[in-house]
Amino acid sequence: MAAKSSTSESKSKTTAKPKTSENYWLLKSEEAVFSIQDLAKAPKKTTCWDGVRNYQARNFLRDSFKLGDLIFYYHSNSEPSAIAGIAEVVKEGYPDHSAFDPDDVHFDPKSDKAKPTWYMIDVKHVETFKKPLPLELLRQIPGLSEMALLQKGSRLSVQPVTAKEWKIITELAAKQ
DNA sequence: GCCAACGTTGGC
DNA sequence: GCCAACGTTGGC
Repeated sequence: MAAKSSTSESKSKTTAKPKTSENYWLLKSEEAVFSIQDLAKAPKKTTCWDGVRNYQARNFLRDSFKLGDLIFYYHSNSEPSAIAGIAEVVKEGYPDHSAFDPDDVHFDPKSDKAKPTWYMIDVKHVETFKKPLPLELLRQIPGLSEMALLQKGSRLSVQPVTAKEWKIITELAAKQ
């Protein structure tokens, strides 16, 4: 995904929610646009993930991201492109207001406030890896050959990650 | 509903 | 900056 702009609106509630299942995800952001360092510096270390304008990604954000789900924060279009750390879901899918703002780069005149086309979530910084894990490194790990991020032509900015992939990558990050 | 044209993503 | 891969749009 590309341009993040605004900061969070979420009221952080610290009530522990029972977790039925924990999902894992990967979100892409261009390092130059909104990096994991930017997220760590944001108020409450939280931002709303606005600007996603792809239906498949929208469906994930609206329907499948659950409180407490963990997210790999991926720097796309970067030197090098890499998984830079971890964030978590602190607010589940809600309408993306940037679609209603004519001055926003992500304005979408076709999105109706009564029936919004686009959704976003709030994410909070959890951890910045000491060393980011570049694509080139990830490609060398046999257990990751099926990972969505590594598939040819994969452009989706919101991707599910399997528990197995999550384990491999977090262990790799711990070793760095 | 097909598909060409166009726009975007993102690795290299 | 190039360009392959993909998504969207709109004419028919």
